[in-house]
Amino acid sequence: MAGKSNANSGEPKWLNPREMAAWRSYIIASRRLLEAMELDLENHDLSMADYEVLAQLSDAPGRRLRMSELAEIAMISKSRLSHRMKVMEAAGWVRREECTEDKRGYFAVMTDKGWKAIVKAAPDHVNSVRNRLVDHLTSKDQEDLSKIFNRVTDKLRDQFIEEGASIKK
Amino acid sequence: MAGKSNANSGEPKWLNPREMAAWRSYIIASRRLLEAMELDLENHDLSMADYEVLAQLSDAPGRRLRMSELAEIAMISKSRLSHRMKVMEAAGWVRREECTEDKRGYFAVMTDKGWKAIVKAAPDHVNSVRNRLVDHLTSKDQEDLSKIFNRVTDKLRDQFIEEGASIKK
DNA sequence: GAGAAGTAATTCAACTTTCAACTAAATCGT
DNA sequence: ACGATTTAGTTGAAAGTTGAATTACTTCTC
Repeated sequence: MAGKSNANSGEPKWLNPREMAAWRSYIIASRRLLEAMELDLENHDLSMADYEVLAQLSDAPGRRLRMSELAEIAMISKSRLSHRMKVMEAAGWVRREECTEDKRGYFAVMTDKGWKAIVKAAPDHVNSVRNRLVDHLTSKDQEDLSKIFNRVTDKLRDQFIEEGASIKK
Repeated sequence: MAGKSNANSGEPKWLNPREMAAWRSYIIASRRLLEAMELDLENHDLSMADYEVLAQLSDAPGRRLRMSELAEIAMISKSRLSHRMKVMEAAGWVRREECTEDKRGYFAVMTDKGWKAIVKAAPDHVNSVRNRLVDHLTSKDQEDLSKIFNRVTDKLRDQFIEEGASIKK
């Protein structure tokens, strides 16, 4: 971990053909997949990010969540959530409620109209997940995929902690 | 394929736990992975998309490609490429050259400076691919991944052709 | 070879996302 | 209990992206 931050130490270790194939097929498929799924959701005037926000809200107790928590579990920035909430509020899908315990805070609350919107979109979205990905995988593939990508997420979390720590130090 | 375009026919077939786990672990990891890798590239003032554009250019004969072809293989829209080219041109990494055989067309040409920039960024990027993904996979995992995602891309292409055809009809 | 249709690339306008700055409230340390 | 710091959330400006419209050229068809 010496030297310039993130610099390559020594000669780089290039990818062998197997590694390269894995990386390329992953990166190409993931782009195309996302593209196709965004397109599928457009029929419901939703992006994947907005869908995720509404889905998380609809799962939450009382269909309400603090802004920060919602941003975190929907994996978008607080700023971005603020902006999207404004749009979704205008669409009548959500509203904001003050938090009495912490007067800095707000709850994002899903409206009936928002609930109807997500209930309408969900079957098509599940279909999209199937048609574009899941139905092309055997049970074994599905298990492999879970295992691999859970590991990736775990490692990223570890790295995030390490890097965060080294910045603090 | 009857009824409203893309509408759910009958009751939706929800994901079982195995399918849901595969989907969730994939979508979460892919978001985080992309995020981490974009961050890694920021040290070189590059986004993944810009890196891909430069990488494709650097691989091309004469380090030059027609705009349309570059957009296609870098998997971005022509419009987006035009905008990015303006930025990268200002940075001195690329320049545009008129195409004499087809006067509507232009070549994107990588400059020496651009070449130096990508040569400098490449080792770190490979490192990023390794640290964030490839090195956490066994050879078997890598092969599984290739197989699965090549299949996904193939199916997406088939679907794209079908859907394209049905719009034309 | 003239007009219709198609293609290459850019541009414009609308929209989205990011980043930094900001407000206001809570918490911490002494 | 007071100032300092942290946290919740929003905002505004800048940058990025998209899709439709536009321009300039090419190709096709008769």
